[in-house]
Amino acid sequence: MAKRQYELGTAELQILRVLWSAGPCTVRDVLERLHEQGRKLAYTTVQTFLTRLEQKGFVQSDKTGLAYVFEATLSRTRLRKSRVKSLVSQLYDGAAAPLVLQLIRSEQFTKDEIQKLHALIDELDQTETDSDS
Amino acid sequence: MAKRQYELGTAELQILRVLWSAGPCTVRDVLERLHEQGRKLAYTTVQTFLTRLEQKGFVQSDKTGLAYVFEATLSRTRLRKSRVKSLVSQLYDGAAAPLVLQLIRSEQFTKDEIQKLHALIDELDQTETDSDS
DNA sequence: CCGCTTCTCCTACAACTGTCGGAGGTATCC
DNA sequence: GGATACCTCCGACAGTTGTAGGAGAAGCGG
Repeated sequence: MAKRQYELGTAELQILRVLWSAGPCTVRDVLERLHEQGRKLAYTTVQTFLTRLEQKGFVQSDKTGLAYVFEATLSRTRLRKSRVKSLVSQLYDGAAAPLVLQLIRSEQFTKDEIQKLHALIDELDQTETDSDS
Repeated sequence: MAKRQYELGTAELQILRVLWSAGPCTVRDVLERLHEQGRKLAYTTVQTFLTRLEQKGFVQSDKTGLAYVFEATLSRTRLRKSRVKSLVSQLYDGAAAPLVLQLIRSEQFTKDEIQKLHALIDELDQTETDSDS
């Protein structure tokens, strides 16, 4: 009885990312994308990852033509949420605000992004004030 | 030639977190903290983690009294930065703004936090406008 | 001094992850 | 129809992580 909870390794995540950006892929498609990115892996390595991802329930496959076509079932949005949640709980004591502050302080944003942020914050401010009175 | 880059497992991170919150600790200190948190581990398990963390360079130990005292050398701030960086690069294509937006949209903040955010954004807005003109 | 508690050191082991090779099927191209 | 090119399936292996037990040193209460 050691580990039981399936996680995503970084290499597996890289495969998933290909599926997100390229849509349904065969093993070879994924392999080629990875090669384009400078990531050299053997064909069977990619195949292993895809199989394991399927076992973990993060992708699904269909054999319509000659080869299996794999597609992500775990969406990037879902993974984002889950990763952010565990980041916040593990390193920020569950409080998201310090993370937001850190991000804003340390990252460069474009004017557009700042605009959006501004709008959002104003909105927050508004609702908060409302609900408070 | 498989993996080479040392990472922090979640269990190891939990140990580190104890060190951050409690300061320098012996194996037993850590064990007790974990027990208080409802985390049941054997004494030697904790010891193994501490040893491994030391090998990875994330903690250091001194034997001043009877037992070794372990102290984190990796700060929470540093780890936060590194984790956030890899989160952003792996799941947000390197752009922090969408993460900020996501956080703001999905999290509840206190008035104080909103205040701070507001101030910060205003500041950003300012500098951005300045440097732009 | 003797046993009990506590520490350290070493070893172990199962599950998970990264990485691949070989065996064997099928389609394809002269 | 045999060589060529792919594809799938299965097994393998080393390194990492989670978890712990046993052997042996060292201090403490009686």
